[in-house]
Amino acid sequence: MVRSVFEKPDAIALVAEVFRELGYEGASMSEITARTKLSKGSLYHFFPGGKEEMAAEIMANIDAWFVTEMFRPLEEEEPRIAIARMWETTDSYFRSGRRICLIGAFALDETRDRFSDAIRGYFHHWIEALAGALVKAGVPGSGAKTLAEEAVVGIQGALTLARALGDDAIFGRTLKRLRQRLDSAME
Amino acid sequence: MVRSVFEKPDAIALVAEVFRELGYEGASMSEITARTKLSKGSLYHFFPGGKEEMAAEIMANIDAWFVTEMFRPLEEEEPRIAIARMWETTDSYFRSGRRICLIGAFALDETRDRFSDAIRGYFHHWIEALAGALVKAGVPGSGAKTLAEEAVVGIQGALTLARALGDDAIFGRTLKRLRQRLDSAME
DNA sequence: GATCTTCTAAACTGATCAGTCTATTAAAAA
DNA sequence: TTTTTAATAGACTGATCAGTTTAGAAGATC
Repeated sequence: MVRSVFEKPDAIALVAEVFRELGYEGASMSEITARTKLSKGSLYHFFPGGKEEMAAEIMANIDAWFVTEMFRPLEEEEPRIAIARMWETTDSYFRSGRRICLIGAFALDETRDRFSDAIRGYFHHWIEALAGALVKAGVPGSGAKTLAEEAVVGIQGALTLARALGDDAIFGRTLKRLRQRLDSAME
Repeated sequence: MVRSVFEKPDAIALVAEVFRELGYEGASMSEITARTKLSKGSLYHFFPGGKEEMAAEIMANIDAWFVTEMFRPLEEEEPRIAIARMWETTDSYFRSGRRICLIGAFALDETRDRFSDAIRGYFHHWIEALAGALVKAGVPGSGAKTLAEEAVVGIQGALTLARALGDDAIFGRTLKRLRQRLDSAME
């Protein structure tokens, strides 16, 4: 039969979107095959461990992306520039509130128990990287941690409410408000 | 056989906890019967419509509780007192961050599509009731809406991060910070 | 105490689940 | 060109799913 053009990284991205839409338990193999157009043969070829391996690889993939695009810049580059870019990266990654945070969603039900280290690591890394950048930008240590925590909390809450209210605008408003608060703390 | 002491309100509360732990899709009937100790006979007697009816009744139940304990006081009672009580109610309802918001969790996956009106109504009501109380407490209308939105966003985000980090403390810190921000806006 | 309603238990059903397997194909390597 | 490898399609399996049904017990009503 005709071999598809997809390779593993494509498969990861396709399956990730299904998990994002349906959640871990809601994403049955038949739904995954239907939505990705990948057959069971292909899926189990790429992910012999089934759904659990898919989810683990997806989370590792998301984490690696954030490390490269957001956390490492916050840790290594000019803090004010990296923080400014963080807001843009956040807005574009979450499609201005139309796309949920899969790792945040996994945290809410018992899926969390299977991937607790990855989930904890992702959010911990985000908060620590942002707090570190704030310190380098002149914010006192205690306030930096609080501000970083507030930012990540706000982003997650805004994603929840954007979906709940069916209104993306709340995500943009929240990002703008958080950005102003961090900016004024860096003055 | 021995009739259990439970009646429908008890059944709703028991099943709600299972949905909270496993999510809508993750809560299979066999898990629900195992965790609630209610047989299928009992569950389908109380909820002839199955899981969907359970979830709908649970959400209506949660909504009614919030209306009585939080939204109506915010709308009708002395605003500063009602807002102060809101923080306490929020902390105790969510067990200081150890209990998730079921309606927020339902908002994140496709479960949302089945219950979108109830989900939207719950959060909209919360934000509007809080904004109204802030206005009555002397906060200008535009700022009141923003502050109310910020409070509900923060609560939801803190619930997500408390679970993700396995650390309840972030919920208490977030509640305290939000409370201070609203209090100082009311001065 | 007889009857009726409400509730419970669990066996049962057909559908769907995750995962396996075989056959087949295209592309890469030899 | 031949062989090997990576990928694909989909039938198949046993387990579990949501939901039905039947039988019967507890409590209420008379």
